[in-house]
Amino acid sequence: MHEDDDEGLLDTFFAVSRRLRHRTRDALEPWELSPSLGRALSVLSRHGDMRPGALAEHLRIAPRSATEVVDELQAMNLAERHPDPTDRRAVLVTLTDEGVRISQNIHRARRAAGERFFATLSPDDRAELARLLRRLRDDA
Amino acid sequence: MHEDDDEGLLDTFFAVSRRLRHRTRDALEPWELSPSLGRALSVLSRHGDMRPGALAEHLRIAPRSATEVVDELQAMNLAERHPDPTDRRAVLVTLTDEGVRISQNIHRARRAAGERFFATLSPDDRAELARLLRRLRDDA
DNA sequence: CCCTCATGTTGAGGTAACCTCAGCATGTCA
DNA sequence: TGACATGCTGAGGTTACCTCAACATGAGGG
Repeated sequence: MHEDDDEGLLDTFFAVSRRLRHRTRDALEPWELSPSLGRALSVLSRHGDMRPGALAEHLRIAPRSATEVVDELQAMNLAERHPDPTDRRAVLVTLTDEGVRISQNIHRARRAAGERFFATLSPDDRAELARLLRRLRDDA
Repeated sequence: MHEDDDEGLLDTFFAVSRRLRHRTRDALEPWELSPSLGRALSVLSRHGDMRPGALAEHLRIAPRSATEVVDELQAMNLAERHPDPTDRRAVLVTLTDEGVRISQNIHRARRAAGERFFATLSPDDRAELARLLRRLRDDA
């Protein structure tokens, strides 16, 4: 039963994870952004202007793939490329005003979706869940 | 602070989820199977022989995509196609002996990875986590 | 100052895992 | 016996990645 519990835990965790992913995906649907662009936008908004290479690190993708992400953001007028004043090989990716605006809206929608999802639990249960998850996240 | 907690919960959850996904992916690496084939193998092993269409439903992919999954399993000698005796339009996908053997091994490895991951928590904490996750999974 | 090597970005081309649409064979039922 | 439904698959497309190599620029040693 010990093993059964752990296996159940694994599957239950993934089931919850899938539900949550669907909810937050729905949250950014109004802006017709793919999840991958949503993530990029959020990184840029949280960390400010950066080079494609740095964006790639944050997104954990190859540098070459960041080029494509930036291309798309640029095509949607959400970001721009500027020469990096400190290194003429490099490029700085900056959000446009529209990019900033949309990424704030997405942030809010995502937070709201999260709140709605976890609202099932009492405040105490949420605190407990947060504690357990932090342990699982931070442990070696 | 209320909202901050919920947002933190969301992000923490995804962070844990990513870690767990990596662990279980590593668990099926020894067999050089893609995650998608691993899932298919597991469905076939849990539910027995089925038509490609039914497999597609279980995997939540389009019927056409199940054809490809079955093609690959067949190419690796893990599954076979047989005519369905009850409907000559249909095909039954069955695991080969090797398919059964490998899917059992994967099941064990996955369970072990799950146990290792959640072993960070005390038995009480694991029970508590299971309770909270079930609520999140089952709630409307 | 130049030469070599490292770094940052991007073009070219590839892959995995999906998808839709159309076609064919077969089943069901009025 | 049509008329329509169902099951599978060929053809071809998409997304989000990848590697490899080219090209420009930077930085340090002789």
